[in-house]
Amino acid sequence: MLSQSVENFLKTVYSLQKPDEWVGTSRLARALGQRPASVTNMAQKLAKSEDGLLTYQAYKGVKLTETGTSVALEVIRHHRLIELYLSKQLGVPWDKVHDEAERLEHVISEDLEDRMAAALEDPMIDPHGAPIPTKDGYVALRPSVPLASVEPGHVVEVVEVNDHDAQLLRYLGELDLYPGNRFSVLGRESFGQSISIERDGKPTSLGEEAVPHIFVTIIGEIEKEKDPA
Amino acid sequence: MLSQSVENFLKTVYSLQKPDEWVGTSRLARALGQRPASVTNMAQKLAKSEDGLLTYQAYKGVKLTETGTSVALEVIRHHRLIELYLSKQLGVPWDKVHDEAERLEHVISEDLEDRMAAALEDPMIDPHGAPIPTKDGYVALRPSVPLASVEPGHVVEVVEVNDHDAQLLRYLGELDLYPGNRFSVLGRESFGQSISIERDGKPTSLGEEAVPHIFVTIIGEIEKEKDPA
DNA sequence: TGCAATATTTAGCCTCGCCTAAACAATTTA
DNA sequence: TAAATTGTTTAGGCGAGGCTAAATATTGCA
Repeated sequence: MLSQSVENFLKTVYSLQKPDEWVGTSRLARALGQRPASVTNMAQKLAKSEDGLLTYQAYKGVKLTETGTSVALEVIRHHRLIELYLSKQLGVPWDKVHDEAERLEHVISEDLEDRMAAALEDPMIDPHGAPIPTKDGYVALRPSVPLASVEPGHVVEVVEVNDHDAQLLRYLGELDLYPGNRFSVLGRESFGQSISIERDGKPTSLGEEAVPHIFVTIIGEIEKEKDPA
Repeated sequence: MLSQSVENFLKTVYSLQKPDEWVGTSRLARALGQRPASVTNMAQKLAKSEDGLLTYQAYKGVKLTETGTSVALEVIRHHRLIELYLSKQLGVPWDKVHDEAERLEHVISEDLEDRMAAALEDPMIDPHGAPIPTKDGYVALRPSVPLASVEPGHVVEVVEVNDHDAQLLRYLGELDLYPGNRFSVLGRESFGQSISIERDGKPTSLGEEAVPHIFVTIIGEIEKEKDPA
């Protein structure tokens, strides 16, 4: 049985890792809310262990093995299934599900995982638009671009939003910017990342704390309606 | 935030404690699956702490304070709500819910507790017939007697069964001896605690591993049917 | 290219929660 | 009622999982 610390460690490495790159101890430490020295410690311990979850190279960082990757994916599957279950079956608001899942993900049995998945009819994405890995470790990536990169004049659909900041999620919820919903990108503010958008006829400005955490697909161009007068 | 170890400790003290009696370290150690020395350690630590969860007297044992009691009841409420939720909403078999709840009870939020309770319409008893404490710490005790003490010739209703032994629960499940169901006590075997019973017209013998873990209320006398021939 | 700034690791320490072995108190029994 | 048994506590230890401070490696810049 892997400890919760180890599960969190692997999950975090996975979330920071790009194909065939090392993940540095500082980045990991920041993401885990720990000190770099603690991360080095854990990295060395796991690399030496027989479990073969990851490899470690001094001053380079850490890289998950296949085994390590599938453990990470299992934890992430738990996390996202739980988020969706809480949201759909128990009405937990979407800005609260992350923290709850963060604790539950380590303690549910495989059986319970399966039952939740069945109750939700084998869902593919969680409440924030993130893909739920399948039991055999397949992750259905969907194309998306950062909202910040979209030129004004396009209609876009929300694909995924960052689930870590509850305040952000409440804000997006008020604007009805849930995954699957569409809005128009009207323009960029002169400074920073703020942009102006229109959803359901209501124009708003989207602050620069929010924009970097939103990912979208481009659906088409804004249709200019002829003024009927 | 209390640790899981502390929560388990308090829960276990509560379950062993009779009004105004000390709970000895050995009994506690047995119930917790730990060594007596470890229990003494934890008891002293908690008694010294400012939390005021329990009092400790050397060579006597431990006694919960009001605060300690309400923490214990909260954990037990979590446990039993989770058992019932898993059973009713997710179809987890009743011999599996205990172990699952044992881990989940420590990590659900108050909010989640409330939502589960609401989904179940504020239930009073768990799948094994144990009362679910209310949020303000009220435990609805229902009268019951050990099955072993029932004289042959009575019809009884299952009130509660011990939830710790999965194998026992599977056995009782096969016999359909769930809380609320009724059966007749036909007689006692000459040795040991075995008794013979009849449920739904089917007579069975109930082994001595099972009998001490079943609690019932007496409904009435067995009605002798006149043979219509 | 060499030095300063920055990042990483090493070394040592701490708490928690358990353990064992030995010392000691309480209880039972002869 | 004293000795033997049994139960409890004390003392010391260990692994997990974090921390800080100091040492060392790497990187960036003049």
